[in-house]
Amino acid sequence: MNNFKPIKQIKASDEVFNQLREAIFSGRFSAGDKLPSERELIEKFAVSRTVVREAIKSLEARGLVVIKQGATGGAFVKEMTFDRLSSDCNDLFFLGKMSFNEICQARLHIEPIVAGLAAKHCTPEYAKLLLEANANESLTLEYPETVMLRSKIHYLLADMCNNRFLTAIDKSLIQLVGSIASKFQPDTDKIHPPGMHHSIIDAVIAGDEAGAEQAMRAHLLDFLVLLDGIEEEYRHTQ
Amino acid sequence: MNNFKPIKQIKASDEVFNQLREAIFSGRFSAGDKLPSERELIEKFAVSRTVVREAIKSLEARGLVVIKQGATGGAFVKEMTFDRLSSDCNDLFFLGKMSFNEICQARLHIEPIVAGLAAKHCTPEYAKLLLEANANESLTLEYPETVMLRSKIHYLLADMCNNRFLTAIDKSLIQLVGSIASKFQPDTDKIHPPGMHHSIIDAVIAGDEAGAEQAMRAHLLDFLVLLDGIEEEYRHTQ
DNA sequence: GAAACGTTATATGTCATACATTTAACGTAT
DNA sequence: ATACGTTAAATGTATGACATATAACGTTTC
Repeated sequence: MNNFKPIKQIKASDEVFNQLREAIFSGRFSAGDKLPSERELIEKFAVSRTVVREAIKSLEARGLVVIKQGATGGAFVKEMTFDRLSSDCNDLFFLGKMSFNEICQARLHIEPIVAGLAAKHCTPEYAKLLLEANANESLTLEYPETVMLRSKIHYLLADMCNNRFLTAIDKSLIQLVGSIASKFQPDTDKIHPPGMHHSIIDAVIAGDEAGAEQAMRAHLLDFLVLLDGIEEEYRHTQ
Repeated sequence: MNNFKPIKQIKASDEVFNQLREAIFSGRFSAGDKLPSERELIEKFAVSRTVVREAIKSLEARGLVVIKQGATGGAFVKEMTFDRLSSDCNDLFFLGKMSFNEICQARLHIEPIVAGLAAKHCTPEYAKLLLEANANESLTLEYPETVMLRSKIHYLLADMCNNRFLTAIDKSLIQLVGSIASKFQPDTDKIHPPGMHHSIIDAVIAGDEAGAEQAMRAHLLDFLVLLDGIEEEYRHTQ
């Protein structure tokens, strides 16, 4: 007699949300497509406008659609990017769920792998971009431009690793360290003098997987050690 | 004369959303706390109930609060977990932004590192849990219980690595492979016979970092090779 | 003809009100 | 003390009205 399952009183707005979400996931609506207008959804789901609107709002908050007003407006399926992962990582850090140290350690483990993969997949085009970025590092600008220039190489390598998941989390980590550095604003030339990336780039362009890994690890140890203690200072000053 | 900035017509509901979000991030409301009721928020923000509700709905969709109905109901600040990253990874996969192969490759690179760290930080308590989980693997149940049992060890190791970021992404990957396997439902005893984890566990408990890395890498190569081709079949059958 | 301007149509955004539903807590009768 | 009904406080849904944003179309004006 105890086999009865609880009757889950699912909220109408959640049900609409789920159905729309599934429709998107199934490919019935793909990036750029417009979902039916509120009026149409009201008819098809036979619910009130309140319900439809809350469902669409949820889709928007989840990053699945963007809502545009006006005559040609509506809810358009968003091109899903990996930015969400980055923004979530930001949230987690600022909610104190990750320490700066953990982020640095994670970079220390992941980025050498990425550098190795980048060496494996290096093309002449990427080699050119790497050399360009390296040349630009000597410029010293204001925050946050400096941070951007100095981390450009890291972003490039992330793009080169040929694995979108690794690209995404690596970029998240780089961006997070960068944004913290921007707030803290240490003397960039001290903690990250230009030219630190030479050996990495050489190995990557040469296609030397192990060498790239090694060089990246050494670089991060240099760099991150210098940043040690930055978190406490940051958490104090904010 | 061209210095005028565009006047961004921010939507009221977004504004409320942002203020509540900031309040949570700043710690004014922490996990478990109840946000003011709709009635109170209406007064404080001087907006309609529609606006307040849509803002709260967005918070819920973003995973920042859970909404409970009833007399003692309301919007309660959620303990921010790393589940968000997992759910994002799910979205990305199902939207075709990541291939199964990429996920497997990422696991192949990350999990050995995690195993190594687990070996470094292994405690007697964790050792006990590992042995228990290992003993339970021989049971064969239905999907998705079997998958849960067979991946238990992996989850444990993820918890042991002492780096919440790595824990999170590792679990995301494990969970993703698991959920895909659950849909595809191959013969578990074939692709993942019990006992595959012995050498890993031995190395971890012995505190042998390099050995654990090595063993995990070998295990994943065995396991993931067997899963090769699963994605195409999956993408066909659904 | 084309640029400027007003009009219109079609979306979404907001407000207000009423009622439904869920849920805990309290009181009361058995 | 248990069972039951009542009440109160919250969220959930429905509906109608109006506000606003935006593109497209027409119309005037030069």
